[in-house]
Amino acid sequence: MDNFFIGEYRHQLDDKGRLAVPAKFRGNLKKGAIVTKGLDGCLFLYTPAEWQKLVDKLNQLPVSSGSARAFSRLMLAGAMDVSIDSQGRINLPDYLIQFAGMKLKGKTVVAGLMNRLEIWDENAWEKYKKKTEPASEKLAEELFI
Amino acid sequence: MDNFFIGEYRHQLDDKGRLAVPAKFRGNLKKGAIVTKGLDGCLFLYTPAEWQKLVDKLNQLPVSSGSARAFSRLMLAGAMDVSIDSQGRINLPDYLIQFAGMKLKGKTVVAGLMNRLEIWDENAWEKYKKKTEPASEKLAEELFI
DNA sequence: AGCGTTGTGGATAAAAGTGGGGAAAAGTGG
DNA sequence: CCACTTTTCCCCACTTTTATCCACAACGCT
Repeated sequence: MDNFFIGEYRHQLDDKGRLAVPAKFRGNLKKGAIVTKGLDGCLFLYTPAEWQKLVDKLNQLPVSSGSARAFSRLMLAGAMDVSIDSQGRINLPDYLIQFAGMKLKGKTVVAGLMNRLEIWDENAWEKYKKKTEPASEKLAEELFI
Repeated sequence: MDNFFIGEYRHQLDDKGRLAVPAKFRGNLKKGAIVTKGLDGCLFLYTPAEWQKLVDKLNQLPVSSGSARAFSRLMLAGAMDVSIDSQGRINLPDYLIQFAGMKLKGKTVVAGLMNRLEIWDENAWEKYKKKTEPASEKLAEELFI
């Protein structure tokens, strides 16, 4: 019942596009969730409250500019609100499955990053880790952690 | 039902110019809707209330400005009010179908962008995304701080 | 070991999307 | 003004997709 998400979980996407949400996180998502296109090829999942914060930021962008429209289309049209079924799963639409390079019946990684969950294709996740983890010491220095 | 639109849906325009509205959005459109020529080659669809807001803005533009007149003509003369039939479809007039480069019996994309829906020819949508998504992701990095 | 929880798969019922026919309305020409 | 053609609208029927429910295997805990 914590107020934030941490940890890494591995689950399988079934042939109907359903994905089990780790049981630990379900308490925070009873009111549903919003999944959208994330960065580095993964999906972001937010609670309704966190999503609203993001939308507020979007609304501050100038509507007249072409790049702002493009960005809104990525974030808003890319989003989908999902609900958790009686077995604790969410149903991902095809276009998000494709965006994240996931496959039906394929393995996925669900990762908690405090105010959001990330959903990755397992291969993409491993690849990303391999690429970035060796450099983590250097990254830490840059970020003054 | 929520009073905003998000998500991406694919539907087919039939040979009578009819287009299914995603079921999720119908609740907000029981009082009808206004479809008009949009930007970047798509159509905009508004609820009556949102349309009124837009008209108010357009009325505040100076009549003396040529570009303001041109934009008003695009949005106002291009507009058509539509209603949802018992099967949840709207009927698009020919001139809007042509404007958006759609074909009868062709695939279309309906995208939710909070206060409006956008209607795209599928090919045009894919092309647009391909062109703009990389740049949009850079913008996203700045916003996700 | 027994029990409850979690993750996964599948069957069945309900809803959504699509296509088409016919009545009503609108448009056209004598 | 009337007859005819064309278009639009409304309703019904079919197919596909989605949602809901149920079953079971794997796991961990006491």
